[in-house]
Amino acid sequence: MPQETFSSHYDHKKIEHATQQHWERTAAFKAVEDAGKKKYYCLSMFPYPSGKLHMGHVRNYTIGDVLTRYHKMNNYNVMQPMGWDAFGLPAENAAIANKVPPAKWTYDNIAYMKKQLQSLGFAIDWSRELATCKPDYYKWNQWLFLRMLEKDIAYKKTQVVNWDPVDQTVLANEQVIDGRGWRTGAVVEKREIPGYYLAITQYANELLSDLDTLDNWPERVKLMQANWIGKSTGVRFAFRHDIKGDGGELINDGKLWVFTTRADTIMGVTFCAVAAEHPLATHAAKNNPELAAFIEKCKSGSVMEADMATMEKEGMRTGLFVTHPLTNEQIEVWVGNYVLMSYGDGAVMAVPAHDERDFAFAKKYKLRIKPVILPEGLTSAQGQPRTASSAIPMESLWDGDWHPGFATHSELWNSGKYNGLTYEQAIDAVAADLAAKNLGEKKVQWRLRDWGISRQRYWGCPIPIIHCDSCGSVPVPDDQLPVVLPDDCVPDGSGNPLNKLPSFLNCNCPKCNKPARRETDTMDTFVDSSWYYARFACPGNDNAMVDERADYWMTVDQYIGGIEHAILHLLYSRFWTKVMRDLKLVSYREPFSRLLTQGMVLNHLFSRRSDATGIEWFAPEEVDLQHDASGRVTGALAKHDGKPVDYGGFGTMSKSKRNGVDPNAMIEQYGADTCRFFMMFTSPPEQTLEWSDAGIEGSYRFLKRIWAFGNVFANEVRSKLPAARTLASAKLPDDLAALRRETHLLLKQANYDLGKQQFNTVASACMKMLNALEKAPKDSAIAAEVIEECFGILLRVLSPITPHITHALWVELSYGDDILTAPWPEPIEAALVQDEIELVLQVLGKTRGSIKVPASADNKAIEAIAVASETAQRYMEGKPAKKIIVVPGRLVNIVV
RNA sequence: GCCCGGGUGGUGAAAUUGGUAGACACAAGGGACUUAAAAUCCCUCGGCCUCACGGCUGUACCGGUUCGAUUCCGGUCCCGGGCACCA
Repeated sequence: MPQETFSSHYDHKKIEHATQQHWERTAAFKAVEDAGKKKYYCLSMFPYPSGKLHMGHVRNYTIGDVLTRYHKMNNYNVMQPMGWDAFGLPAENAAIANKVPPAKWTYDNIAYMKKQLQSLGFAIDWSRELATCKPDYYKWNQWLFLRMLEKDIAYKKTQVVNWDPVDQTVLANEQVIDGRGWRTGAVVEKREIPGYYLAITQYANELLSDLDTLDNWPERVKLMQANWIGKSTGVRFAFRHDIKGDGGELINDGKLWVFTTRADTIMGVTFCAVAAEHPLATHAAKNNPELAAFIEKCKSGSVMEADMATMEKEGMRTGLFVTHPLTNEQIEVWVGNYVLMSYGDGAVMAVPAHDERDFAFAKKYKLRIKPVILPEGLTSAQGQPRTASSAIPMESLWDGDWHPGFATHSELWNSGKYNGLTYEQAIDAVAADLAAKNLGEKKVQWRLRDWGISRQRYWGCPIPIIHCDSCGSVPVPDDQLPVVLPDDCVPDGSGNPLNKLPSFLNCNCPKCNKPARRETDTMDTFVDSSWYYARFACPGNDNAMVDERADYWMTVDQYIGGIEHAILHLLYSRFWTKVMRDLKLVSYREPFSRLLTQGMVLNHLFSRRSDATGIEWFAPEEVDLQHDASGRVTGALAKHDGKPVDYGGFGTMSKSKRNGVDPNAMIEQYGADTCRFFMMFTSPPEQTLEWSDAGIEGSYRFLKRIWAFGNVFANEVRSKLPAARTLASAKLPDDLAALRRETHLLLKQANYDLGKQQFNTVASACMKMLNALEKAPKDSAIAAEVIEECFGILLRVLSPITPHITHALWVELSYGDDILTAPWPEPIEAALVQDEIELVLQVLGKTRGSIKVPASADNKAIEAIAVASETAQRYMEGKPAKKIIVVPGRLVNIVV
């Protein structure tokens, strides 16, 4: 291209438009299976089409794009697809607010967000696009669900849900605010309804042990998953009783079963607590109106674990007693609001001396406390344990003076035949004695619970079941799949509109052909996202869920998404993969070989609460901030009415909380390359980011300087380049050798950082390269050659982050036709060598200066140079060196 | 409450995770160029003491290990994420 047409102005719109057209023309990102090439499947978590992109999306997809382009330039056959996690609650909320069908709202959002993604220049193969709300996708959710039913992995049981008594509808946890319904303000009740579950617990062992094979997953994610699965070995045992029900039969065969991980403290049991729904509680409440009222109260409130764990622990006596299996003591039974019927057997033993929660409960209700574990530091040989002031009583009501602690590392005391045993020994002995009486045994308990997938919601994948009065719940036959969701309903907030839609509801029983009723519950949207990565690998197949193309692309080589998905989505996907493997649909055990968990992009949260309207969120641009003296945000006033709003600190950018930042304005003003560069430069990918656009100017300036240097190259450097390059054998003058050395050093560092997936320092390295280039002499042929090499390195290292400007310059400056197909640069060792190195000089660990030593000097020589140096002599004050520490290439420390 | 992260200048951060704390930027202040402005370029920029040379101190807080600690250990505080029906 002639020099005069190379604009001196950095016109990002023109450059980005032209470059994106070039990619489209060359189908640059179309991924084709090629067995002869190493493949790289790079996947970012697909977005929920909430309306518009926010900065978290820009961050996520830029990271994925940088990795995709970096691997493409490293000669991998790359595939980066994109799709839409299109079912979900926000579409129904929008329908309630605007009376638009969720389908229309969703598809409009997809169209808009797709444009936004395209304007950012991501290397996406759009021919693989999918949306989970389309029947050709969710058909396979239904198909696999039916296979799971056949294998007893899917089954039906009751589930506890949040029930809004005014709207007569099930609420999502998000719709429960301070124990009340979000729209009605009514106190939420717990309600038991039937639902379908997937038996993820059947895979608990494998989900736990296979974590060890995920070498390229962040440790913290594996740790969180392991804790979530929560394998613990304990003892399940029974208290005996002779409490009879109305028909004269023994309730639960005369046994009250409990599970404990602390069977070593079984001799310290002073009461039991059962859930409000437990048969013993129900029985006791029959003639006890006060207890019946308490049980009713327990049934109100949220079902969330966090609420359960933080709420005030309350209980009430049942008046019933059970018999301790080892001591035959009579143990009183309480109803506790903190005991969940859905966990274990819905009952717990209580040892107030050694369990924090039981201790608080015993204090509150003045119950007996019996310590059975010695305080730390004591042994049974020392007899009666004491606190500082008095002997610890064998058994007492709490008097506010002593506390035996909750540790497991001391030996038993006050426990009869078990005295002196350790934690492990005691559990073995207790389990053996219980087993001998046929009243208990060791049991592995998992914290993990089966996955309830039924949602009483419209905008989701229909569960393919038909209810028949004669045949019960009948699976929809495969040839009638998919069960298509009508896409023109408008939910109004009072339950699932499918229940009012005869054309959907009414059908015939597949077994007996009598009129029957279609299931109206839909699937949890986590089902949709549990296998989409496999479908990207084989789009368009209407005859199979996955095919042989997936064998080529799977597993996902790099998965990128928010840390907030560390447990649920990633665990469900791993589970789904294992089920598909057992059905012989796929051959791999794990879906994602390498995982990068991006830190969240946070923004200020502002809200206002009222009983009438529930909670109302304000966007940051709708309020004026108030600060305290030190500049911290303390509150805000709404711009439209000047009244205060509550400041909620920082939180994840989300549609529902209205604190997302739309990248459009920024792309419009500065261009995609600047936005991408700024996002990568501003913080490392895994770190939480409190959003601020301060600094975007600097990124823009940098790209302008890159463009300006391109002009310098075209106008001042190119003409000096010799026809035959001599750089490989040339002896360079010092300033050019230094430039070349610095560039290759920075390249080495950038390659190292890319391996670590730390992109902010890669961006820094590019800035440093440009700083060095701008200072370089440009007055000779050899200078032109060094600049040509160094700028070529800079353009390629920068290109995954800012692909448009680097492509344009690469072509303009005749480096090649397409930077995407250029080889990734590697540092040249010869450019890195130096004769002399500088070491830091410390005396007694304090930095006092530096010394220069020949690069070839050994430790002895370095020590001699260090001690002889003027600086060392000054700070050693004539004392002899006691010890000299040499850290090669870094420092010398003289200890006197 | 439980599990997992994080806390370094006015700001975003760096330090190949036991070896020069603050690279690279943003903001601010000063200067050059300009009729002026913008743009661009140069300089200063943790705190305290010092005319300066330089010294002391400093990586949330308290304590420890070490010749040497942002990095390791013990404790505390604060912030973020997850807690199974937001996605």
